[in-house]
Amino acid sequence: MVVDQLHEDEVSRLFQALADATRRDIVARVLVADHSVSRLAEQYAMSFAAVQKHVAVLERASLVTKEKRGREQIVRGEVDGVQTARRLLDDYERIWRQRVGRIEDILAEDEDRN
Amino acid sequence: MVVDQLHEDEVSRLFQALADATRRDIVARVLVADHSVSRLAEQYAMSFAAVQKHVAVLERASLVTKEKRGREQIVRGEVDGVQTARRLLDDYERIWRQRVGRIEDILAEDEDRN
DNA sequence: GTAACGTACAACCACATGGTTGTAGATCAG
DNA sequence: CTGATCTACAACCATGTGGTTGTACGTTAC
Repeated sequence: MVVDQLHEDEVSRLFQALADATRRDIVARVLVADHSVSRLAEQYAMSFAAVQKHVAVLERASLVTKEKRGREQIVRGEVDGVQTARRLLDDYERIWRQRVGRIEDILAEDEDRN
Repeated sequence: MVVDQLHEDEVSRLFQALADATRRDIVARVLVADHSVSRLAEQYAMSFAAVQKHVAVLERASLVTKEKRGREQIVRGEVDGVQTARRLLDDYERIWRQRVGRIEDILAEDEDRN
């Protein structure tokens, strides 16, 4: 199971990072194309420092990376982080399906008895 | 895109709910089989009230439902919430792949010129 | 009826989070 | 060199979060 391969804290940081609309929007933007932090900041009705903090949260969650280019800091989306989160949710769905499978087995056994 | 079909707040509540190791463990348990709140509380090194709060967070995020049975409250995992979150991440992956596709197109054009 | 059980909820606390402003250091343009 | 730009970071503030304890109330068992 994918879950076991990760430390719980990393997973928590991942979902925590995704639990904010502004940050999700940033992720969507930088997955499409790289943006400097100040370019990103132009998009939102909040201070540059606030956007800077959001980017930092995303970076700690491995959802984006930053790269210095001259005086700018270029933010790039990291699809690996997104995939990690998606696989975790796949695990939950698999757990659930196994349960449904067991229930159907039980029903099938009842069926046999009739 | 699935993202558009949901209010941002719901999505935030979803990921927020998943951003805690105890809550993720509760989700995993109740996806396998129903548990009463007090049964769940036995599993963790924290008070009953704390577990109760975690369940409430999961309920608001539509990741579990509660059903009264006598004096007990039975918690059941709701796979729909999990699937919603997974589909959102699928959207991000799709966005990213489109970008990669465009980059490859550009590289292909350069190739043509050589 | 009474005691134990399962739950709900309020009050409280420490700390994290999301925002602000302000200051300072690099880097680029002219 | 100077000024504008981009970033980093500290300090601060309001609010949210994750935990606690205490109290109250319906339900079950005896």
